[in-house]
Amino acid sequence: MNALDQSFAALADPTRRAIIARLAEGEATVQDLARPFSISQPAISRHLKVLEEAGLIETRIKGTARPRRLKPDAVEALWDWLGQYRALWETQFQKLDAVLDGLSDEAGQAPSGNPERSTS
Amino acid sequence: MNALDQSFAALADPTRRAIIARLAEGEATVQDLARPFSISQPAISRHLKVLEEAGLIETRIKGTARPRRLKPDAVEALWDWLGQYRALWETQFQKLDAVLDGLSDEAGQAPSGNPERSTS
DNA sequence: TTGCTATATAATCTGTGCATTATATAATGG
DNA sequence: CCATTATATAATGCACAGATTATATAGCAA
Repeated sequence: MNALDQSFAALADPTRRAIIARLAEGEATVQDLARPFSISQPAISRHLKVLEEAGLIETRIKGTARPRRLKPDAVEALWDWLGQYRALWETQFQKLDAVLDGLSDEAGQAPSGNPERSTS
Repeated sequence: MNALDQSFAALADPTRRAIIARLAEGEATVQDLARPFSISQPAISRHLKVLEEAGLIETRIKGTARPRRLKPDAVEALWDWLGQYRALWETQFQKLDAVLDGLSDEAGQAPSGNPERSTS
């Protein structure tokens, strides 16, 4: 499981996204997190472990407590991956393909030797 | 399972991200996708179903083929969610918290070497 | 019709995720 | 040392993810 796998998988759980949202306001301990989520303490600890193994949060030690915080730069890889496709995702490339295919279907042939997509 | 759940979960699989990468170049059929990934055709169909149910891709019908393409605006919700926290994620808020706690801790005891370790 | 191609669906197996309760570990205070 | 607090880990059950093979459906073509 690579980093992107782990990051995306970690964020696929709504409880874990809620934990992220809470940590965006500042550090929180397991107790802090277990209370509002009405979920057992071991379950929270496990979610935190998943988030930490994904590199999204980090832990420090303060007495018996283990306050978690967002790990700087953790979201960059995700941001970059999405950003890489975001522009394409929104463009009309796909629609252009559809139009060309539609033309060649309905007209019986493609005009001037361009039957397939042109991506560049 | 809400939309973000499905989108993040869909992108947590490397095969599905590779499918997205391929579709960013243009439409592709199940055959087109099954070939380079050396994975069975039913497996590809299932991955495509997951991506489509997550709202990330869409299907059109062309004869017996069902070419898939990226669905416009599909990535916006993910982008927005990440963007919502991205700034905070990178800031020194967390470090400030740590420094303050560290000060109050160390005020009463001598730090022998490294008082705080991070778990892993 | 018959048959070929493209895709979807069913059945099945295996692994993993997420929850619980019970228990172990670690730091702190009396 | 002992008790308390904070957290982690173990054992377990259950549901779902992802792969395969086998089969069904749908369009096209001879």
